[in-house]
Formats: sequence, C-alpha cells, structure tokens
Amino acid sequence: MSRSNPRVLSTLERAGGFASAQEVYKLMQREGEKIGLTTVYRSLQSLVNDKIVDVLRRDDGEAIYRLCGENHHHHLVCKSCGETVEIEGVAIEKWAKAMAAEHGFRDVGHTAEIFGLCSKC
Amino acid sequence: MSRSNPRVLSTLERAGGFASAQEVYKLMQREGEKIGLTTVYRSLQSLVNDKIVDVLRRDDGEAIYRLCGENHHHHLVCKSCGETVEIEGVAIEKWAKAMAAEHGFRDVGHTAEIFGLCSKC
DNA sequence: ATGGAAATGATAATCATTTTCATTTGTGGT
DNA sequence: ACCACAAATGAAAATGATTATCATTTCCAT
Repeated sequence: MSRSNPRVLSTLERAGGFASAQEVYKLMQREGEKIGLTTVYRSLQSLVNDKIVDVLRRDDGEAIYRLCGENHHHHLVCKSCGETVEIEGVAIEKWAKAMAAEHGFRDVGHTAEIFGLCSKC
Repeated sequence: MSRSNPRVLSTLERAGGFASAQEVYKLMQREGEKIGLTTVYRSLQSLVNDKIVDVLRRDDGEAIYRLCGENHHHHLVCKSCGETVEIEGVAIEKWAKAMAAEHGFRDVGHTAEIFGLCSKC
C-alpha cells in the first residue's frame, strides 16, 4: 500500500480544493513538479481512503476530487457552462441521518448534487 | 439526428428502468435481438434529449440510464455487502427545487445517495 | 555500506464511450 | 415498380480516463 504524495494534496488545495486527477497532473507539470500520472492517481486514491478528500463525478464521468471539510457542502452545477455554486445542505444532512437510522445503517455518508441550466445558459 | 430505437426503451423498461448502456446491449444480445452497440448508445442519448430517461453515474463512472417518472426515489447502499434500500426523498426534491430557484437555475435534476454499513455488516 | 520494503513512473492494458464511414433501410415522387 | 435521397444502422477504429505491470529508485534500519 502506498502513502499519498504530499505535493498532490498541496496542489489540489491550490486548485481550489476541487479538480480531476488529470487536472492535478497537468497543473503539477506546468508548475515544473516532476511527478508521474500514476502517482497522482495513487495519491488521490489514498487520500480518499483516508477520508481527506472525497470523490464525485463530472457529467462526462470524469472523477473529481474535493477536499473534505467540516463545512460539508454540495454543488449546484450548470450542465451547459459548468458554473458551480456551493450550497448549504443542512436539510440533506438531516435527511441522510434520519433515513440511515430508520433502516439501521451506521457510519453513513452521502452524495447529493443538483444540476441544471444556470440563468446565463 | 437519429430517433430512438423503440426496442432499446422497451429493454430498459424490462431491466427495471435502471441500467447502463452496456447492460442494455448485453441484455438485448442474450434475448436474441439484433442490434449494434452504437445504436444502443444513440438511442439512450436520444431518450435523454427527449427527457424520457435521465442519466446518472455509478461509482465507477459508468453512466446509468433511468426512466424518468413521478416515482423518483433514492438509494441507501451498504458499502460492505451492497444491500440497497429504496428510500423516499421528498425532502430532497424540495431542497433541490428551492436551491435551484434561489440561484436562478432551471430545468434541474439531482442525484442523492446515502451509503454506510447496514445492520448485518 | 547493505538488504529489504515502500514509492515511483513509464508503459501497456482495460473499458466505456464517441467518431467515422460505408452499407442498409425507409419513404416520397414519378 | 423504379429511382433518388435522407435517415438509421453497425462494424471498426479512435479517444480518453483509469488501472495494472513491473523494473527502477529512494528510504530506512541495521
């Protein structure tokens, strides 16, 4: 098992805490970091295992990695231009907890994304 | 532009209204239907455009197509054994609509899944 | 320095999806 | 029936993200 390369996490942070593996890789290349694509994938995977980042999917299926935080939020994404708005999801947190409890699930997490067309598109 | 092959929709329905393109294709093959993978993809895409089905993503990034309907539900999935429970998500529907309206988004859909450990695991 | 474990990265493999393009099918007009 | 033309089809190749392989390098503890 491999441990995460710290430069990967640092780059993800610098990218706004929200980027795909390919983007992190290209970003590091542009900044002159010497690192292989494989290591980027491995590091991100490891960060996911350690619950330091979590992963969700773009519309085209590409995985995007996002820093976890206490301030867990969700996204409202425009299908057309990709504009993303972070939104509060207190209602979701409650819903997830309630549903989990009702069905005897524990240690639960959740994903919730809203997608549509923004006012400009 | 191409129109959807009706057998594709029929197969998706028979699959429980929830399957990937590859699965629909294999299902049709097994049932002796003569159809190409390309046509399956094209038909599903067309059904999405016509808002007859919508598309979301599996954890591994594969696109899954689901019949649109009033009886829109969500899933509570066990990370360990895979057991899945369908749950009501009225709260989510309201939340999604409210958030979309607040930010000027229209034509919105959403995904929401809860995952954790079931009582047996 | 030395041996072994962990980390790295180039390359190849995998797999869903899309593109290309030649062929087939359907349709309307004559 | 025949012909022309558009739409539909599908085999095969291209694409692009992700994963697997595996030889090499780096890190430590002795």
